[in-house]
Amino acid sequence: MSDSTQKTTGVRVRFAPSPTGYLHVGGARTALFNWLFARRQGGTMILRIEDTDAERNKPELVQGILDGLQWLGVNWDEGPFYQSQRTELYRAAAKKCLANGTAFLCYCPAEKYAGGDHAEEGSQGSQVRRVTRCSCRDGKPSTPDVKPAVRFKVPLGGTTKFFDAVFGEREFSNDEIEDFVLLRSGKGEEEFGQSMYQLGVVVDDVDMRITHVIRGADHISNTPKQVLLYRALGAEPPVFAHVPLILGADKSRLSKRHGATDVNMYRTEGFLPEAFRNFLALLGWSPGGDEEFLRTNELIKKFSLEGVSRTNGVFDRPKLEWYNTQYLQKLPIEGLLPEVEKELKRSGLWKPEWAAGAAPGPDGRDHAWFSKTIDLLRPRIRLLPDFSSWSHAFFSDEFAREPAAKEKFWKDPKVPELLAKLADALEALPEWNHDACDHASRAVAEAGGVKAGLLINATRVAIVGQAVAPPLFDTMVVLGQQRVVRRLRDAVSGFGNA
RNA sequence: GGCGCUAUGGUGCAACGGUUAGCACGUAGCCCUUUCAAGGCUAAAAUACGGGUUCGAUUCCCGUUAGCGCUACCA
Repeated sequence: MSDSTQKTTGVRVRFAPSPTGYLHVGGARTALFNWLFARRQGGTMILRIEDTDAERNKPELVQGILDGLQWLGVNWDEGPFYQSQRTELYRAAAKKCLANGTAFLCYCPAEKYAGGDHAEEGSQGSQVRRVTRCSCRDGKPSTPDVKPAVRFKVPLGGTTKFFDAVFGEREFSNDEIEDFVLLRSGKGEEEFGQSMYQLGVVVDDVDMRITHVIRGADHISNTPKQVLLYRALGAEPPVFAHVPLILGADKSRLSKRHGATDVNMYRTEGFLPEAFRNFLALLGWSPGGDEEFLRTNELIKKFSLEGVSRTNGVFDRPKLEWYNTQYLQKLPIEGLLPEVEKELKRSGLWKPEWAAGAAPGPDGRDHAWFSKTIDLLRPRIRLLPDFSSWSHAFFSDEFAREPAAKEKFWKDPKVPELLAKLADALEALPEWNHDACDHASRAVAEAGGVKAGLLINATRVAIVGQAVAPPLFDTMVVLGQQRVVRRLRDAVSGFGNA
């Protein structure tokens, strides 16, 4: 799998999630940046699943991550590769380090280092100094009943440097780097166990010929360890690009308590993937100018690592919602229709005759009608499911009239009579269009001695059941003469019963 | 505790030594109006603090503070 075909440029990037949870928005943004960079550079995007921790891994979560990426529109050219299936590669690399003296066998019990002080520091600050040098590093007689782990022998003194495309040249003192574990100790008959994160990433990034490692800034402290490993394996480190973290409203790391962090929740909520993508791309990256509404092709065209910010950013949901309404309004209608179709199918309101090229239904509604109706509705929609709920009366004759709407616009005692007269007037119209409806309605209002607005608002409640809807006469046109008249009469008869 | 990173309105970004510190979201008001959105206009709102360097600092350097990250046989 190491000699797959090259694309137009040698740029190769990867997104490497761990299936210990769903696709987090932070991970999604990292994936998006990698993807934008690859597409911009004409490079190759690789997907790798980092599942070396059998304890925490949940294989069933992989599909959710893949689904999330697919919804986001982030596709990959190679993979997914699974680290759990590449164990031999890591063991071979660890043995190579053992052989060339850059690693050693550690017989320390796992508990000696585990648990640490990172969980709870305590208010007093327990001055626990981490052990960075293992006593096994200069060799130790093997203990028959203890299986060793393999640790990296971090150089004593000196510094390790690397280049970061967003943070610049970085240098770390080797004395601050612990003798990290490469391979877990073996269980049962195994000589060695699974690879640890540091070894797996480096071996795979070398093997997959990754040229740019674009990942979260939480890995910046891991980078010198990995650079050391590259050298130990005789490989050249790639360019690193650490992207800032995404925070919640209180500036702490984004987590469940801040609301939805699972990308798939935004899909089910009904956000448009392109809007979500636009929003995410501009969180921690800027093309330099003031433009904010950037379609995906523009994002690709403008993307560069130089524009990536070094500051952590807050996930601002209101702005995401703003993006969604912008896309709902500005997208060419053909781009929106498939999303609405999916939504109506989900809610059971969809009718096959509304599909492109299908024959009109018994009520004359066809694809052109569907398109026109969606176009009318969309300025007022916030999320896709609103097409099923808020717009219910446009797609189904079974709709309810909201009590609050009636309360607001049916208070005038003249309403029943006006609506009845309007039904008659509209039924008599030889032509059914915006202006005809307009004139007829205003004439009825004038004859009844009321302001047009009163009748218009009352009529809206009668024909769609809500106080809020698109402009009335456009609504009438889209609903059709028969339906409007029928709904008006139905409303009038309702008054009789009340 | 140690090491590292960061610091422009409430939020996301611009200004990469010289601007009345710009744009957008959000907020408030006005206009438009047939409801509600959208749209247009206006307003309030920021360079964390203290030292340098410089003719001149948001911008460069140092310190303080704050936030975040790493400090696992997690990734």
